[in-house]
Amino acid sequence: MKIDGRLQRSLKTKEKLLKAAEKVFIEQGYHNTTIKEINKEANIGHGTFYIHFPEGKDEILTYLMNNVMEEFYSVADIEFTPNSKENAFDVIREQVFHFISLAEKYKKMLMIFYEGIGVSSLLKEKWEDILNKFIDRIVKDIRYSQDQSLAKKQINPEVASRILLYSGERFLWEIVTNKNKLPISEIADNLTHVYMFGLYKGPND
Amino acid sequence: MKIDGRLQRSLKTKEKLLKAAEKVFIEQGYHNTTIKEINKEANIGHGTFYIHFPEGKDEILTYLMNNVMEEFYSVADIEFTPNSKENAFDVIREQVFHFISLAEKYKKMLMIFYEGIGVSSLLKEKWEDILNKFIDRIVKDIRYSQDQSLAKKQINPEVASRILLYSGERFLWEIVTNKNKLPISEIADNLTHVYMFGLYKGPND
Amino acid sequence: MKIDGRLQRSLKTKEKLLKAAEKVFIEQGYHNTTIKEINKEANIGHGTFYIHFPEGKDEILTYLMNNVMEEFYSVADIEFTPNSKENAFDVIREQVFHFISLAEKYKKMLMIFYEGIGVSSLLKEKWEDILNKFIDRIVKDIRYSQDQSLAKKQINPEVASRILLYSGERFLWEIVTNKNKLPISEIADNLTHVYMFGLYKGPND
Amino acid sequence: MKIDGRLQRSLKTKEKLLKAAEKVFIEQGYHNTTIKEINKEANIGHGTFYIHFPEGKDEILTYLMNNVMEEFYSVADIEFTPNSKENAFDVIREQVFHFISLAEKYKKMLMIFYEGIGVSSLLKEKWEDILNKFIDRIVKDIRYSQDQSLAKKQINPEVASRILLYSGERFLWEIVTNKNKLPISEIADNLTHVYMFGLYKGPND
DNA sequence: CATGAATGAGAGTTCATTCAT
DNA sequence: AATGAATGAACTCTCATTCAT
Repeated sequence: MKIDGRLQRSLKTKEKLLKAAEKVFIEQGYHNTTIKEINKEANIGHGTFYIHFPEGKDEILTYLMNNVMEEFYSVADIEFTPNSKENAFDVIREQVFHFISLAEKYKKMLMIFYEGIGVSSLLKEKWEDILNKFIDRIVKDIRYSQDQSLAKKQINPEVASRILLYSGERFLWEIVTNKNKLPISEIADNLTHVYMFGLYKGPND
Repeated sequence: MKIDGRLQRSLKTKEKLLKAAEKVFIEQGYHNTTIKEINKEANIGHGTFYIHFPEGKDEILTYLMNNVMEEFYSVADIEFTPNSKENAFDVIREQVFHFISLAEKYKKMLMIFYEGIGVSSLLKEKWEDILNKFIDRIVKDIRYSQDQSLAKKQINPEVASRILLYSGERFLWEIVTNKNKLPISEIADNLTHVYMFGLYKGPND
Repeated sequence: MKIDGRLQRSLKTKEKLLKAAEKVFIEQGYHNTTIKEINKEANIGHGTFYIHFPEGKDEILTYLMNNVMEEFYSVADIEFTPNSKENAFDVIREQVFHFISLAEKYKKMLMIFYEGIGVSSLLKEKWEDILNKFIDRIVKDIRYSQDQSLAKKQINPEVASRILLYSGERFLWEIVTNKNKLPISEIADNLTHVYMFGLYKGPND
Repeated sequence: MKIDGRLQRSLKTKEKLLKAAEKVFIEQGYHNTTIKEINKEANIGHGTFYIHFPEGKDEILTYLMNNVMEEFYSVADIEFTPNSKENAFDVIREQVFHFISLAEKYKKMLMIFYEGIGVSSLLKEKWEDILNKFIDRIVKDIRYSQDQSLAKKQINPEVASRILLYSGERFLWEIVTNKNKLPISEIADNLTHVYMFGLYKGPND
C-alpha cells in the first residue's frame, strides 16, 4: 500500500512532466525547449525533472516519441506475399499511403523530431531504427518478388528498397514541414507506379 | 586612397573571418560552432564580426556555401532533349551520378549544412532553392519526354520529379553522413533504371 | 521483542552507513564526498541518513575517527619519569617515533581529516583535543625534568612542548599527504636530539 | 590613447573585483565565498569576472595572496653568515620573530589561505613554494654553520631545518586562527633557543 | 524505523551582442 | 573600420533536506 502510494505519486509526476514537455516542445520547437520551461509548465520543482529523466531533454523526447514509433513499426510489420503484379501494386500502394499518412497524423511530434534529428544522436538512432526496419522489410519483399519472377533480377534490392523508402520519407518530411502541396493519394499512386513500372513507356504502354 | 585602404582592410578581414569560420565549422560542427570561437580563430576582435555578418552564424555559413551552391546549380542547368529511351537513360544516369558525386566532393561543408538545415531557416531556404531548381528542371524534362511520347502521360511530373530528386537527395545525405555502404555508380544505375523503367517486369523483360 | 528488533535494525543500518561512508570518504576525499553518495553506497533511503547523523557529513566522519583518536590518546597517556638524560632520550624518542608512525598506520583516514580540518569546526576541535592532550602531557614531562634539574629552567614548557609537538605534527601531515621523503626513524632521532640538546655545539660536543 | 583608455577601464574593473573579492573572502571565508557574491559586491556583470579570472575563485585568491607572498619571500632571502654562536642566535631569532610576526600582519588573508589550502591545489602549491624556499635557505644556513664547526655534524640538515620551519609554521597558524595565547617574542626566544641549544642541560648549563 | 519523491536554492558558466574608444 | 571590455540573460545540474507514507 505504502509503496503503491508513492509509486502512484511518482507516475503522476512523470505523466505531468511528459504532458508539459509535449506542450512546450510543440509550442517552442526542439531547440527552444528548455528543461526549465518544462518544469515551469509542469509546476514542478527544478530537481524533480532529473529524477525521472536523468539524461535530460532528449530522454523525455524519446519517451514522447514512443507512441509514434509503435505505429511506424506496425506498418513495417505488414506481411507481403503477392501472387501477381496487380496484387503487389495494391499492397505496396497501401503501405506507401499508410506510411505517408502518418506524417499528417503525427505532424506536430514529427516536426520536433525532424528538428532534433540533426542534433541529438539519440533521436537520430531512433529514426534510423525505423528506417532500417522498413528497408529490411522492403528488401525481403523485393527478393520475394524476384523469386516469383515478378521483379527484375538485375536490380539490387538494397538500392531499390531505398528508392521507395527514401522518396517516401522525404515526402513525409515535406508534409510535416508544411512544404507539400500535392494530394497524398496522388503521391502514393505515382510513387508506387514509378517504383514498380517506371516512368518511361514499355513496348506495350 | 584612404578609403581604398580601408576597403581593402575590410575585405581582408572578411576573408580571414570566412576562412576561420570554415575551419571552425568543419572541426566543431554546426551546433558547437560559436561566434566567439570564429573570432578567436581569426584573431579578430569580438565586435568586428558583426560589422561583416550582422545576422550572425547562419549568415557567414551561407557565404561559405556559395561555392557548393554554384556547382549544384550548374548541374541543374544541364540541357535535356533526348530522342530515344537509350539516350534519355544515359543523360539522366549521368545527371544522377553527378548529383550524388557532389556529396563526396563537398562532404565536409554539406555535413555542416545537414546539421544546420533543421534549425536555420536561412539554410533551409538555401537548400530548398537548390532542390526547387532541380525539380523545375526535371519537371521540364519529364514534360518534354511526355511530349515526345517517351514517358507515360498519366504520371504527374510534379510527383515523378520528386521521386527522382528526393531519392537522390537522401542518398546524398547518406553519403555525407557516412551511412552509405553502396557503390555510388550502382546507386546511380539502379536509381535511373527504376525511375525510368520500374522494378517490376514488363511483358518483354 | 519488537522494540529490540527495531533497535537491532537501527544499529545495523548505522553500521552500514559508517562502512559506506568510510569507503566513500577514502575514495573521494572529504570535499567530494556527498551524503547522496554515502546513501547510494549503503543502499539506503535518502531520509535514513538524517535519522542517524542529523548533523550531516562531519558527524559521521567524527564517528569514523574514533578508532584513530583512541590510539593517539593512548600514546599521549604513556608515563614519563626519567632519571637520566639517556633514559629521557630513549623514552621521548620512542614517543616521537610512535606518534609519527601513526601517520603511516592511519594514512587514509588522516588524509580525510587533514582535508576537513580547514573547513569543519567539528573536526578542528577533535584534532585540537588530541594536540592539547599531548601538550598537557609534554608540559608535565618538561616540568618533571626541570624539577629533576635535567632540563633548563629558563625554558617555557608551554613553548617547548609545542616545538616538539608541532614539528612532529607537521612531519605527520607530510607523511599523510605523501610529501615526506625522509626516513621516519631519522626524523625521530633528529627531532628528539635537537629538541633535547640543540643543533649547535656545546663546549663538549 | 585609445588603447590606454580601454586598458585603464579594464585595470579598474580588475581592481574593483580584487577589492570586492578581498572583502567577501574575509567576511565569508574561503568556502562560503562565491563568484556570484564577488560580482555583486563589485557591482559588475556576471560574465565580467571570467574575463579577468577565467580559472575562477582560486585564481583571484592567488592574486590577493601575492602581496603576502612577496613579504614571506623577502624574509626567506635574508643572508646568514654567523661567526659565532651569539651572532647566529641573534640572526636566527630575528628571522623566526619576523616570520611569526607576519601571521599578525596578514592574519585575515592567511586565514582564508589556511582554509583554502586543504582544498585548492593552486593554493597548496603557492604555500609549499614559500615553505620550500625557507627550507632551502635554512638547510644552507645549517650547512654553513656545520662547516664553521658551529653546528653538530651528525644532525641531518634536512630534518633540522624542518624542525625549525614546521614549528614556526604551526605557531603561525595558531596565531592566524586565534588559538595562540603565548607572547610572540617568547615563542621566538624559546624556539630559537631549543632549536640551537636544546631543552636539556649540557655539562655547563 | 525506513523510505524515496519532491523540493528549490543557487553555483558555475557561456555567449551573443553592445558600445565607447 | 576595428577593438575588446562589459554586460546580463539563461541554462544546466547538483545537493541537502523535508515529509507524507
